[in-house]
Amino acid sequence: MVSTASAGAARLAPYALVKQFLKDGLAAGQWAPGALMPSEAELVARFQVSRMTVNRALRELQTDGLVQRSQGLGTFAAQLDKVSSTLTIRDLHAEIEARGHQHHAVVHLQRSEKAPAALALRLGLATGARVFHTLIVHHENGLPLQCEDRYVNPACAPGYLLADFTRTTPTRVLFETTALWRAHYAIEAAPASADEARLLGVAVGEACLVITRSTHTRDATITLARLVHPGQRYQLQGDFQP
Amino acid sequence: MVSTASAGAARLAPYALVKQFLKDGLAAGQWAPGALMPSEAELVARFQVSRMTVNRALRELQTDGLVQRSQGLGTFAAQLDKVSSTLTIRDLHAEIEARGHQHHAVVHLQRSEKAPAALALRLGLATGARVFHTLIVHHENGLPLQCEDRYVNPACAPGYLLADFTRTTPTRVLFETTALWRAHYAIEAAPASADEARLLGVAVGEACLVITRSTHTRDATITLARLVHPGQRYQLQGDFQP
DNA sequence: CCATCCTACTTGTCTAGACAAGCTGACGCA
DNA sequence: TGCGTCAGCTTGTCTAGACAAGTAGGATGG
Repeated sequence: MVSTASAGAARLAPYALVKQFLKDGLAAGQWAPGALMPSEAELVARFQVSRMTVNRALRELQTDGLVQRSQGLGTFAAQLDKVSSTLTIRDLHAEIEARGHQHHAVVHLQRSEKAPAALALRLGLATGARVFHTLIVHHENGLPLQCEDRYVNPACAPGYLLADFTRTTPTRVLFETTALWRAHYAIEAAPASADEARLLGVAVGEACLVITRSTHTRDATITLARLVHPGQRYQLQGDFQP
Repeated sequence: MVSTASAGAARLAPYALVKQFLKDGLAAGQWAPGALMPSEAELVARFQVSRMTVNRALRELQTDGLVQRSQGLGTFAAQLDKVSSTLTIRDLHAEIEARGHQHHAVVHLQRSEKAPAALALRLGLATGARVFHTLIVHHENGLPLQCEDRYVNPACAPGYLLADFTRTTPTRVLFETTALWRAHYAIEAAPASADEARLLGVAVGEACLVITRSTHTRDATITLARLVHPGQRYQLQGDFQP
């Protein structure tokens, strides 16, 4: 690495230096949204580095959503009126263990069923085809935190029903078997149904955070999952930091 | 651009070609999570391109979260047991208009108040300092969709109270005044309070999706917002596609 | 007046080589 | 046996130059 000889602190690599300079300027409002920013050539002259170095800084700012670039025109400060952030929906088991808490799962259902029409359609199977169905409640330190109702396409994970879900998790089993290609999720609030309330130990109708997730391979739907969390016990959090 | 002479389709740039090759391999399960992937030198030899080109492909796969790299060790297929996706929390006004629907806002409160201790602390102000407070209900095609309860640091947006929030939105006003530096959000489900229920036209205690968001400049907190949505009327959705 | 060409500027990408720095395992020495 | 050294792998980064391609505006010709 180039030794930007500096006394005490964290010597940044040249590309990171350029990036920081631009980020600082943007944070200070030096370039209003939509305004033309310095060209690569200008930055090359100012920082005395090669164009590839400046290009990398700008390209990364672009993927961060902080600037927009277009060939022939230039680099422009982006509109930041939308706050976007990477939301990671992790395996609950891993999340609980990362917090240093104890996780245990209670398996209420683990069997093969005949798929009704609507479900078969969503899984891309024929009506009446067999699907795997699990219903598992995950606890954190003994407190029910998530009710996981999941349907699995047998073609994608033939051995799914053989797993011991008190020791591993459906997500993990599925990822070992099948390569993920595409996923979709929706987050909403819904009242707890009678069954969900019983499993989670809350009142019927209590506000719950519901995540519906479907994952697909290139061609087929692997699984549909409905994850229900008692409202006040679970939060999705995120940060946004340019 | 290098003209990868190809008959019909979308000639990919060499770096994109390498990237696609690796992505396809990952999707096909050719490298299990944690497995060692080809080194830069191997890919250079296989694709007959320079190392910078291969390096760019790998670096982008890393920022996409598909591989993990470490100096001295190599490149490894990432654990994809966490589905992550960029969640964009947009201005509701823009979101509604993007759907081609009609938006209108009802302003229930727009004034300066003395901040109680807890609020002042969260905004980084002295207890009893004045803060701006707005309470606005946003409607989509006449149906209440969001109750926006917002406190603003006067130092960051002195003219905030002068805006006409039936014609613009708080987010827009704030972004024009102040450069964003950092934001934090939390998503949870909560029952509607009596006030919220009245404003949103739902029953008290009905499940609502609540987004709590705070945005900051480098030094100060700009605003705290609590966005309450009637549960079944509003969803956050996202996609994940490597 | 209008269409066309040309030029200057912009970003997009690739190359071949270089040095730095982290990790691992083999080798030699006490 | 135990320990330090070093070679050989890996990624991380920078350079100087090159060509391609998109855009805008001015000059030119009809």
